[in-house]
Amino acid sequence: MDKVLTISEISRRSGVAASALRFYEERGLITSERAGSGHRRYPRSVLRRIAFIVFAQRIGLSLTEIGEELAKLPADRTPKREDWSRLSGIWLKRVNARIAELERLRDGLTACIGCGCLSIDRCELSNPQDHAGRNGPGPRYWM
Amino acid sequence: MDKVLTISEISRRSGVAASALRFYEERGLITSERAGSGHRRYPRSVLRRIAFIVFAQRIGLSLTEIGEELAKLPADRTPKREDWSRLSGIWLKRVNARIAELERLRDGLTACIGCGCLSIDRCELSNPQDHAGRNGPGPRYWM
DNA sequence: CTACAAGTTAAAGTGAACTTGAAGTCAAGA
DNA sequence: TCTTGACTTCAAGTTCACTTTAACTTGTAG
Repeated sequence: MDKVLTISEISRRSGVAASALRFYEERGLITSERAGSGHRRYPRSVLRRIAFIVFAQRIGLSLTEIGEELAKLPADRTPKREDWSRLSGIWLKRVNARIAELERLRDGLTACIGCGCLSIDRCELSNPQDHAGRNGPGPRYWM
Repeated sequence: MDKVLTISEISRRSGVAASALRFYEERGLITSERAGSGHRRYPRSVLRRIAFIVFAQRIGLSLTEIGEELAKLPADRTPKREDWSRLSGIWLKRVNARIAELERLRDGLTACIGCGCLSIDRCELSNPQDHAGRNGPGPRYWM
């Protein structure tokens, strides 16, 4: 039984909205077969791919970056340990960097309360240098 | 000498673009006096307020939230230790929560490599439940 | 055959946090 | 006087990750 799934089934099982799934397909992050009716039909393997996307998003990657990461995985076969560990190395660095930054900010936060200086500006916690320098329009999120 | 500063001076010292400073003023996050010419003039205290904003942003607060936090601070006097520690308590919780999540994700990441299962979907690292359930349009960032 | 749910596409809308552009004002220096 | 540079406002543009809407087609139940 090589059961294929409809978009609403995939949506329910993955927790990702159907509209988002169509959007991901448009962006080339996932693919689908079509039934005679033109309706999307997904193999169960797409759930793994979606999990990958959601996971990477939570880690802080943009959809563009996720697309690049997915492109490194073999499209034909199930990813092997080395494919996976190659990717996760980059991810690990990113997560660690972000954790380190948050810890730095947190420590500064408690230090400022502890010492009573109340001067985040002088404490240089906000550290303009490493956040400034992004140009162009659009929202700028940290990470 | 009660020197006031121009917008470009504030911009240079804070690392925040002049356009962003005007935007913050429009949003009510900072205020300015005006010179006879109509040009903005800032007291040096605004630098502290901007540092506060930048810091809070890096911690993950939206401008709306930052506005609410700033509203809790006394506008007339320099914030005292208790004002400051009241705020930072909430922040601390948030930062800790985010750090905890990132650590959970990271541990799952290394575990998946270590055990070789390569199945983030079955490992439930992506955990649909705590990320789904945000409705409405617009981008949905974690945190 | 008729409803009705579930799917399709393409285009437009959304929220956040700004930036950019156009058109104008003002003071100081050559 | 002319030019330059720094400032002003207001409206519109930008990016991201989607959602919503409109108009339409398909599959299934009664």
